[in-house]
Amino acid sequence: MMVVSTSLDLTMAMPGSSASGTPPTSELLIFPRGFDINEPPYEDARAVSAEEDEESGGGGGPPRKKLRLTKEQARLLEESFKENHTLNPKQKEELSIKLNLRSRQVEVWFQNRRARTKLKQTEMECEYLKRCFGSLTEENKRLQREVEQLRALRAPPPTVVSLDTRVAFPASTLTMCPRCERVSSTALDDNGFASFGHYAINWFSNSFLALPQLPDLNLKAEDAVV
DNA sequence: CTTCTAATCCCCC
DNA sequence: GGGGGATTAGAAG
Repeated sequence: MMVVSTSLDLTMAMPGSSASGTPPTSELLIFPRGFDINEPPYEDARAVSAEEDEESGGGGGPPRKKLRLTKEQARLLEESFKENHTLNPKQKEELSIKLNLRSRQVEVWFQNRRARTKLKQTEMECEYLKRCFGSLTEENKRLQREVEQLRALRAPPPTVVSLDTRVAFPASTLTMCPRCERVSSTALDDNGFASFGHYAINWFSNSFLALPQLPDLNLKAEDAVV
């Protein structure tokens, strides 16, 4: 059935659509709800759907108005989409003729298909990143516990003994020579002391010296040697 | 001007 | 309520 149609590119906007698309009341009275003036210039895709879709029954009465594409149309569109996610104008035209749809419908179908594919991918990516975050958080906790355990092995902390006063105090307070204000090279003397000349660092245990440098995942300001 | 994306509407199941 | 066809605005080329 050929539909007598003008090629007016007008749309019967639905009530409640975006501001610019809200139609005057008269239009609502003239056209039934669901009417789209952008019908194909050839056969109505919806009528075609009703004819081709065997599930629609094909009984008596007027064919039910249907927005859905037919299974065959959807299948061919999917097939085409698999090959290419975008269409050039020629492909679009060919496909629209093949499917008996307006090229605009084909175009819109591809646009929506791309958008929804991307949405799905984004959702999957989001789930994946959530799982990564969870496992990395666990790993971080585990490593922090490990760091704490290794730090505990350091106790008592290394001390520095003043050769002048013989007073011992924590090494962390003495990374710099208070007299000459130079950082120690930690060269050990005969007694196993790192010497500033007048100060010596007592590196209590060989096991401490053997400790590898640990990555400090949560280095705090107070941990930093000033 | 054409085509695309993003946002949104809204019919239909 | 969700899927999916359609519209709109605005960006990009």
